[in-house]
Amino acid sequence: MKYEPKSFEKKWQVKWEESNIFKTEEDSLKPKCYILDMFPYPSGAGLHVGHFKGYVATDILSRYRRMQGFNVLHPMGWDAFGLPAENYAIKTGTHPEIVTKQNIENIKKQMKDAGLSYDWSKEIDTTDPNYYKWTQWIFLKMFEKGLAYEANMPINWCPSCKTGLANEEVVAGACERCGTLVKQKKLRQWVLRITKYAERLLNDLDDLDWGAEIKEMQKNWIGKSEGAEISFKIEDEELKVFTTRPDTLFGCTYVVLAPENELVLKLKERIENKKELEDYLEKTKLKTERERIAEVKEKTGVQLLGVMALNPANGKKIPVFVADYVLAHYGTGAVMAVPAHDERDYEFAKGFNLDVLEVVKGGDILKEAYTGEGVLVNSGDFNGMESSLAKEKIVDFLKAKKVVKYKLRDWIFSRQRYWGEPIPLIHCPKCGIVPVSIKELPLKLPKVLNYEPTNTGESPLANIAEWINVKCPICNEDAKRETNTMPQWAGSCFYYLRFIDPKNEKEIVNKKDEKHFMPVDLYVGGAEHAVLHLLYSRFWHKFLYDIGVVSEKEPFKKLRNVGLILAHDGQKMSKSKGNTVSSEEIINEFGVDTLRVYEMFMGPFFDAISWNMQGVKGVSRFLNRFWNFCIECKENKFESSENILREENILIKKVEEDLEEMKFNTAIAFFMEFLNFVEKRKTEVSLKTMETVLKLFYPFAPHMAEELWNILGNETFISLEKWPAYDSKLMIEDVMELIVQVNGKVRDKIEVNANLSKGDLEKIALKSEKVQKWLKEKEVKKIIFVPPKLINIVI
RNA sequence: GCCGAGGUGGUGGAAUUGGCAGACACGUAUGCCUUAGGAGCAUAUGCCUUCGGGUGUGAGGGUUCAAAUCCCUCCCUCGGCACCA
Repeated sequence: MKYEPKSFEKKWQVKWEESNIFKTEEDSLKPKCYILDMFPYPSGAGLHVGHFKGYVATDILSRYRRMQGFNVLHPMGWDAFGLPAENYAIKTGTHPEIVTKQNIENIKKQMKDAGLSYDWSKEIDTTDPNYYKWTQWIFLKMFEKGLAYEANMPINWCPSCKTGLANEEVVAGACERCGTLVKQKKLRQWVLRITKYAERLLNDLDDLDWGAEIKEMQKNWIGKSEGAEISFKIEDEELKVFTTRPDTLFGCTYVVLAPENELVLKLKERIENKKELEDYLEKTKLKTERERIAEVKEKTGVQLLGVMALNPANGKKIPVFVADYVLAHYGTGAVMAVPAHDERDYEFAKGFNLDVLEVVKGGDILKEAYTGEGVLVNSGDFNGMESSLAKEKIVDFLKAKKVVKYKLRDWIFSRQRYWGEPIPLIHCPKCGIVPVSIKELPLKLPKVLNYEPTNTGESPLANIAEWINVKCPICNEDAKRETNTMPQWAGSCFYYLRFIDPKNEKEIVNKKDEKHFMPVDLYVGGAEHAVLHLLYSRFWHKFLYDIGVVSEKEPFKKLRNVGLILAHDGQKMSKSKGNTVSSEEIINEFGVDTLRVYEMFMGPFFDAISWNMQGVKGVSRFLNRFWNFCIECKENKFESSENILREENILIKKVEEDLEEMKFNTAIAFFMEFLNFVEKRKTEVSLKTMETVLKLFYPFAPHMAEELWNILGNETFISLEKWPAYDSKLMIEDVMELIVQVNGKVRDKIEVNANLSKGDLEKIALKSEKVQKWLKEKEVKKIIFVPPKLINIVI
């Protein structure tokens, strides 16, 4: 009987589905385990082999946990709002809903063909009104609590996607989606007050079992700085600056305002060089974010002639500048410049020939700015003090305020596009902004004729009079609906909750099941969402915690990032490059189990590794050998020897340990080693041993395992078998190899009885001919014994 | 520039509580089988070698009986952030 995966893989997929064996149990007494994949955007291109890597890993772990007796929740759904479907609609006139449905069907089939053990009864789709009713509900709750606010401000605008973007969606000055350079555009916006949660989003990272890279990225993104707010007098006006180095205040030889700082306008009227200032302001306004970044090396600015600021530490008069190296949106939009101890101020001061006054010892300020700590000089009463202490003392002396600042900015939440959740608000000329009544949710996305975004910064919804024009829910006068939609990230902020209770019409999730299944025990997906989805969903979750909807502070207890599968050429796989490998192709030629085992064997799960067709063949060869060996075992009916039982128990232990750490590659290597070992000792392997190994291998190659289990004479599903337990007593060796080193170098390996004492082993080691050769005429200084089997003779 | 991850054969990688470096696989070579092989099986495979051995985990130094693993200095690759005061 040959290994022909095509002849049975589909059969088992159908049987699994018919028997509902992957369905999460309701009101189960078993311990729960929630294993979640980042749900995909149902793109028209479908899935290629790279997409499966993470899904296979969570599938393996889900099957493993089920065998261990857990009630596993392992669902799948669709993050289906977004631009590709909408752009396709613009091109073809097909409604995004229709395209989305088709794409979902296609990808779902691909997933089913891959034998992934999802509980499909839990399936969700973020574009389903029954789903986005809850997205809108959460938004209204945020609105109610003052966390959603309207603002008219310059934001990042993608000229290609014709929509505003969140800060997190701008990568190196370009749109995260399409790579077009972003422009600044002043727009009326809905903004979510994520900054209110900055401190909690930062602190709660500590308790999460996430990879170091993602935690660091979030930390840096939130960007907490502790410092002080210090007041300077500029004539009769007050200028507030934020600094993390109040200890350097005596070294402040000028102050700088951002061009956008309000005080600039106030001072403009009384300075001598008004024209020069106006030219500069005009020039900076025209610069894009990108140009500002490119000009980091050359710092420009204008001194406000005729006004001076007062350094509050020593009462000295210092010049005032406007320069675009100071950012308007951070701190107070102004800085106290300490050229001796800040690189940027140093550069600016050099360019404008300003005083550089050393106040902290430790560097050579003739060469460069010294940004480290040290002892204060030129600082009046504070001379001789350590800067760490001076920070406190100078703040006290000024009676200034200690403050904390974050780089994190509020979340620009509205999009000027069609295919997203409508924001459920109404603009009433009398009553202002009025929320749609919760009873009216979902506020459905209306049908439009034209999906094309406008250039005016309004969504296509603005053109549908019958939808826009409503009566105000409060005063019943004529009013208009909000026409912006929500960003793509909205629907994924809480989907993990909806999986628990997808059909509930009364609440997002019922309390009992939420308590039972949350938090997610393992969350697997790509690292590209580090500061997008993963930050946004933590924010929403904390909000839901505050209003009592959820009982845990954090949604994802453990997060692991799947490493990319690169194309053969080391490039990222993409349809446009034409270097993708289709999963259908691999499944057709080698079977699903080969695809699964190969993807897990390629290398460490978390690393990016190139696809290699030779490697696929190697795995296919191994599965063939495994199959053949199993069939032979059935025919032969031997009893397992002690040696085999030992290897069997060691295998159980090793596979279990590696699965816990997601070290799939080494787990599979152990199976290969085991097979290499037993193939030489065929007559010592029992059917029982083989069945145990089959259970261990089942999560990796479930189709093959089911088929072999059946061939070995079992009527039941191997899927429903218990995970084997190992017996440490059976793992003890009676013979071992003694390693003998001389001065740390291996000189002999001797087969010895494992029960010998240290003294006996030393005698054997010294007697060895090979070792004797090295000991000739030398004095043995010391013998070091490292249990259980290494001896180092020092001469 | 700052932060993070990493650097091991021809290749993917194993070994991280300091204790046999190179598991497992790919590739390659030789042989067997075959009408044939992009099939299967067997053996070998870090490098150098005068066949005694020497040497070897990015480079250099240190600690130790013993270092891929710990410490110091430096280099390189990848990812993120990027005038955040």
